[in-house]
Amino acid sequence: MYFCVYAHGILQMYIKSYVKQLIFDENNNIFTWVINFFNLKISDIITIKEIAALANVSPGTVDRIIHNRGQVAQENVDKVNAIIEEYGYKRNILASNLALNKKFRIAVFLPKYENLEYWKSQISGVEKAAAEFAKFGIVLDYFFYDFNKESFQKQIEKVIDFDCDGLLFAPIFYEDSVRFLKEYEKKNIPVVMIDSNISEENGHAYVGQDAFQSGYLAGRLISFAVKNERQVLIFKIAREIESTSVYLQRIDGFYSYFKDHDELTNFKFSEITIKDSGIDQLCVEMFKGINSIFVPNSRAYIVARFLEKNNINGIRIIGFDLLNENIEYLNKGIIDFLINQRPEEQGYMGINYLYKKLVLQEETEQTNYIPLEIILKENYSPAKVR
Amino acid sequence: MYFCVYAHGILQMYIKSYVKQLIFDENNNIFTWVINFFNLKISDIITIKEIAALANVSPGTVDRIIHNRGQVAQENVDKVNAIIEEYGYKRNILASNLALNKKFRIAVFLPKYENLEYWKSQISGVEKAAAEFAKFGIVLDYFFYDFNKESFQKQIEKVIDFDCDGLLFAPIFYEDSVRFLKEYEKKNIPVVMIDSNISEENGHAYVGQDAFQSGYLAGRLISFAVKNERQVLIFKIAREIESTSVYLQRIDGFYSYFKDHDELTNFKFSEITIKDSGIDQLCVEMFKGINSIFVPNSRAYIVARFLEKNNINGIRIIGFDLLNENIEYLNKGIIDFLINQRPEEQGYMGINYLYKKLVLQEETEQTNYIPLEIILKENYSPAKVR
DNA sequence: TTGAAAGCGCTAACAC
DNA sequence: GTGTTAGCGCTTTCAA
Repeated sequence: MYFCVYAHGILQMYIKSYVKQLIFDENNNIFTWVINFFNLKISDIITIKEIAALANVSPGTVDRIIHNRGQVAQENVDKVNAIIEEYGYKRNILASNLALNKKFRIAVFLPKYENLEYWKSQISGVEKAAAEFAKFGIVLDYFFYDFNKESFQKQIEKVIDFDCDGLLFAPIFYEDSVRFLKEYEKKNIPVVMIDSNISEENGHAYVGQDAFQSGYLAGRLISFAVKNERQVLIFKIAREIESTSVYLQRIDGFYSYFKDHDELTNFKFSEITIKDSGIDQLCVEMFKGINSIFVPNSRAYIVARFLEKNNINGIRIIGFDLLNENIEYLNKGIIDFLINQRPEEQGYMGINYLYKKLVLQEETEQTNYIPLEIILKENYSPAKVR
Repeated sequence: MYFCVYAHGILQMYIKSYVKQLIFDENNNIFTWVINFFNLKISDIITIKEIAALANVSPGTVDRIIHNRGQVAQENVDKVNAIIEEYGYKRNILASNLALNKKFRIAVFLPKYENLEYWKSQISGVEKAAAEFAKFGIVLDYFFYDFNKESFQKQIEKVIDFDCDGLLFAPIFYEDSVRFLKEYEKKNIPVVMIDSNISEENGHAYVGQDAFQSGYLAGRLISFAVKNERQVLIFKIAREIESTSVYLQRIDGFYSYFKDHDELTNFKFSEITIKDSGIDQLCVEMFKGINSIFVPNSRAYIVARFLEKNNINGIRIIGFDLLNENIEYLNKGIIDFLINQRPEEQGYMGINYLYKKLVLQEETEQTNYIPLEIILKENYSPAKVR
């Protein structure tokens, strides 16, 4: 509790001894009167003007010191820093941003969201945050790419050329993303990645799930409360060009669960991979003898639809993401579990991170793991963004 | 996009036609120069001063109209409101709060958290929010009560006498809480309830779970993937004086799940109730023939501990809340599921609601249902507050 | 190297 | 009823 007094000597001591009452008793008592009369000030934090008064310099000098603008006598630097330290000065961000009267531009570099429910959700989280933080000067500029490398590479140019204060970025294509980030680091601008991470040690922030762990959890859900022999199928339905590593990490985690639990000897595994474009390759034989299916991306509904059409029952399916079609089969009881990645929250938290960094200039957690949310029919409710 | 111009005629038209370039090209081009020379202003939102100029009144008058302070000619009210409407005026909350230079006091009225892990988490969420919003003038005053009616009633007096701008409140004791809220409504101050809700129609905000639905989900988890006969035990370990209805709602939801699924004919139910103080009443006979146990509050660990000590295996347990002791038995595989209420998030969101209401004067969702989070050993990670 | 002062947009006290 | 003005705390320009 900081008590700033312009009064001196006995009056100062007198007032100081009553600070507690003054704080807890806001009625117009004698002390409040004294405060007002002498134009004293009770506040949690000291202001630049007060620091200036205490250090016998002008507010301008204090400001120069705070912002390391130089051109100040070392003597004053030390004096002011000591006061800042002692009184625990905190800059008033309301006043600061008001005076700065500045817009903070954020480049949002994501896949085009039309027809991609998951990315639509990400964007709605981003937009929610944009609306909320617009009053603090946050402005967004979007750079969308089609879900292929060529489009991605083309947009990279534009993003690099664009002048801004922060970047929100989904590194879908691994190698290109690594190169892009390397290049982008020259700008020395805060970057936050969503959906998938590039590496832990590049100093950039990440909002999203731990892909390995989500696969691990899927393993547990598949194994859950089953005593008899199980034939498990890992069903990969991938895009034409798929460089993203997320689903590989999930499969990795999935197998690891069974490796870690060698008491689960009754599980046998097989894998099938088909291209997104070749859904008609599905056939009944694929599911002969299968008890459980793990779909390591959002396309569980494709498997579910096929099983439904062909009247194949009793297979446990687990997948990712609350796409409408996935929910449909969850509600029908054909898909058993979905792991939700909370895309709206990811988008929101990504922008929120940059807001904290740019506007509040706060230090924030670098990695924000979105919880692995297990969704069943009974705990599904349509996503809300905060 | 609003473009405020003090210039007129041909110059105005000229500038207007170039607004787009001005926005996207921040280099010092001729148009920027024009803007500066005539002291024009490009901004998303009009200011009070500008409104005043457009309406031929003073800023003071505009302010009076915006705040409904009265004492303004109807003619001006209409004129100004029309301009506000047309240009989509939004008050600058940075400037507003800076000028107000006001503290927003929030009374936090919760159970004493010592020895109550769940409430400790709630408080840490509250404190997280307090730290974050302090810079906007949010100040908290705590009113804690012991977990009994007498203490609760005594604190009610203090809370009612306390002058503040908002209230965060956990209505543990139903009847007293209803009476208290009725009384408190006279103050006409925003109130947010956490943990448990009083009623949907009192206009107060709520942050917490849907207790009924959480029981319903527990039903599903108990029933999951089990074909054979099941004997289900609902184990209630209650406090000496327990007026809270949350666990009753959960039991309600639990039974409802089985009512809604009459195909589940192989489930039989029984109930046991013991007082918190009489844990030594537990005996092996209670668990004869039992396959599954539902503990509708945070005390699953008590059952788990007993089963472990007495070497009773193969019983599925489901409970609530990530207390350390619950987690211990979750990790040991004795507790199968825990439903997490995310207490930190509740505390945080409660304060966040009041911040939005008081500081930002934003309309916010009245009810914020915390997701029913299913926790297994594999997706447990220690709680983080945002 | 430093101080003075204007201004960010809004509020509220005061004068007319 | 209405306009004027002095802040709120910080930034930044300009002059010294």
